[in-house]
Amino acid sequence: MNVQLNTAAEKKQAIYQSTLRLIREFGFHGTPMSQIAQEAGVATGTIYHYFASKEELIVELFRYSKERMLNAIFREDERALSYPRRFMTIWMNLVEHYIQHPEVLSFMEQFFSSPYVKTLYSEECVYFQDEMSNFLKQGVDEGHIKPLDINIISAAFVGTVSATAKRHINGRFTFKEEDLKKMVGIIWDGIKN
Amino acid sequence: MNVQLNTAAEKKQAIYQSTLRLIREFGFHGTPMSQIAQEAGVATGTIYHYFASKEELIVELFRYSKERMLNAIFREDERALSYPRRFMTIWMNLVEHYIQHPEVLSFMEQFFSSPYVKTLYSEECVYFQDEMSNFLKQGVDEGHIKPLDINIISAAFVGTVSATAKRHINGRFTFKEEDLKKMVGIIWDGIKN
Amino acid sequence: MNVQLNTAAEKKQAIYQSTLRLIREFGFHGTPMSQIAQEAGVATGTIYHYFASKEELIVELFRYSKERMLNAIFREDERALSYPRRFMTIWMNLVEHYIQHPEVLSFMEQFFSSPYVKTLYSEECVYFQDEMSNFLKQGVDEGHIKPLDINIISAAFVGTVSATAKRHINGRFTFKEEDLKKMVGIIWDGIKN
Amino acid sequence: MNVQLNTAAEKKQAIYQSTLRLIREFGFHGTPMSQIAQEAGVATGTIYHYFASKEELIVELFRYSKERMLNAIFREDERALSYPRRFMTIWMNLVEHYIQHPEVLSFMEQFFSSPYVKTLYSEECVYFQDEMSNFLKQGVDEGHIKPLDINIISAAFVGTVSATAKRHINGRFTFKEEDLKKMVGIIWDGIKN
DNA sequence: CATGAATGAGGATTCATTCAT
DNA sequence: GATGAATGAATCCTCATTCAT
Repeated sequence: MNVQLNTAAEKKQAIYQSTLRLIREFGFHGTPMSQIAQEAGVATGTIYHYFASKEELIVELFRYSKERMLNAIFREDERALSYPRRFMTIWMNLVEHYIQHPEVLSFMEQFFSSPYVKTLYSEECVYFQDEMSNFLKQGVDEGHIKPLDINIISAAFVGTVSATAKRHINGRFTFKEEDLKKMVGIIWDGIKN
Repeated sequence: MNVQLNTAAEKKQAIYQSTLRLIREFGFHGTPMSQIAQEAGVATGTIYHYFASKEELIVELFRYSKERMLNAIFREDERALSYPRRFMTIWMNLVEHYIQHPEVLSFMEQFFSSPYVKTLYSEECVYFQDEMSNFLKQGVDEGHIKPLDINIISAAFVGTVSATAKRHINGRFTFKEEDLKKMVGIIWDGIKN
Repeated sequence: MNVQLNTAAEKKQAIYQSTLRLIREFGFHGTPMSQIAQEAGVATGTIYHYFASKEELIVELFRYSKERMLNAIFREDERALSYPRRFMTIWMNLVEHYIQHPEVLSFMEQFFSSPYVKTLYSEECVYFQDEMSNFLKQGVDEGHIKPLDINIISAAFVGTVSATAKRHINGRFTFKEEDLKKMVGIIWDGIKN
Repeated sequence: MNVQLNTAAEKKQAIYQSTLRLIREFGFHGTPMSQIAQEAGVATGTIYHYFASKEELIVELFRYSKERMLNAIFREDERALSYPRRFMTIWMNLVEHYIQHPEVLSFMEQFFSSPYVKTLYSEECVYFQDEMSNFLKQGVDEGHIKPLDINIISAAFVGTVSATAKRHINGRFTFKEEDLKKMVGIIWDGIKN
């Protein structure tokens, strides 16, 4: 299953991927450390060189996933666009990131509705507060968006992203490019000035 | 904490409430049957008179919670209103239901991101498909709403509800009546004809 | 191996005996809960109905053993004797108790040289302080014993008891009735007025 | 904490000290090889260059500690004294050795009440049999001591030493020079001719 | 019906030991 | 020689479930 895993970073990667995949399929409770290890191609004890406990593994995996997500949505090429286009692009980037990595969405959702969240410092908890909030604030400040509280805009943004991605992933409805555009359109129309 | 629980129905109720409360606090994994029993004021074995297994208890609890939710959002008094007002009322009813019963929202979220969902027949999974879909379809048919796919509208509706309620419950932002109205306003503006 | 064990008290007894026997043979570390359970004729989990953890089992076992020991050495028939005879009788009772129950001596010794001791309240730690100290104090007060600090007398008493019993149990030397008498004689001669 | 450790002998020393300290604090079971290594300032694997296994380390440490103890109690300056004075001096040397090196007493006690003892050849087990027995035998032969079996005298000697040192180390009673003298006095009075 | 003691499989974690560098 | 990452068997403990009372 695995080629040689040499560096520590590569091993952590393998453990993360294995955990993500299994948690999507069996849930937090349903995935024993032994299975994570096996799927990652390492011994059970090895995981404990990298993570002090299952809890730490999960919290670290959350940080890792959040980082990946931020890299996926805020990108070089998107900075050049006009605000409305950036808004739509970022929304779509996020949906697409989740659709391409369903195990990440599943993990995030489970994480947020689990008691593990409490172990994060409250600031971290607002998981992409910084970049996202700044981006939305900018929209308000520059007059692209109505003068609503950031939390309202943010909830609309995030809520529609995850509802859309989940529905797509479940197979309840296959969102095509144009459907996604319609979806962002709804919120954008609702918040634009 | 416990008055005499006589009827079977009362006992089931007590078990449901206890489960809901504990799952919110400790998660599925963190709440043993013994604790559910204790908090409900019954013996462990008693739960097994009412539910064949922990899984069945959870799935039944889901059905029960869904029922309660539907009763909370579709109500006599709301039928008389104009479509736009009904739309807003229902959205607000749902948010308020979750805000008043945070353990229900927490349970639902955990349920949907857990492997238990798989045990539901797929139709059931679309948890308030019938009433909700019909209501939205009616909006499209009667020309109140743009001719979008029901899934798009539905995702927008549901996604914003849960993002809003979660943010309020976490304490990240306290949505006041007027904030909620602004929030529905955004979607309504986005989908209305 | 076991007849029906009905009462809770009987089960605790069985667990205690099993633990005592195994700890003597394999040490604290060398005796897993599973083996204790097996030897006691119960399931592993059952032990946890009676004791919250291995540590608690061991601490309780210490209390139980101490109780048994006190009952063995302070007895009805000994109260009637003259002080010197009581002194000798009690010393001999204790040695004989340990010789007849080597697993108790072994357990006690291991317990006192383990970190478990720290979990006892310091008063308890002085394990037969009360009865024993009172008895020795009485000897001093009534002028049978030289006016030495109780701790000195007590150390002499206890130290010789355990050195004697251990040596007998190891098989390094078989103390006969008369040898034991000589042994107490040494201390008695050393402390008597 | 660690200066350069160059010679093999110095490394062994460091390992012994580290083991002694940790075992006193956490017990045999509570001190992993990795911690011993860390505290000694070497790598885990390094210990295995010097000792084939944890068991061997412990047995060797016992031999080392016994050697140190013998050097501490039988000394040039004490040979010149009269028998009674030698007896008392040796007894006091031993108590003082333990009081100054509580980790050694703790280790010895744990060692003797553990299954490790079994791995020693039985003669060795009688840990200072030779020098000590000879010394006591001499006392009997020369008529300083009553004609008792060596085992009786020896048990009295050893038992009081360890009971005294333990009580002092625990802090239950602080034996001053004069208290120690009283203590040896008791045994000496009990066995002298 | 209700009880809760008993069960034992299953899971997180530890740690002595090995071995490639 | 020295290192310390990797191993995986072994241990403590939990908890869903059963069943005799």
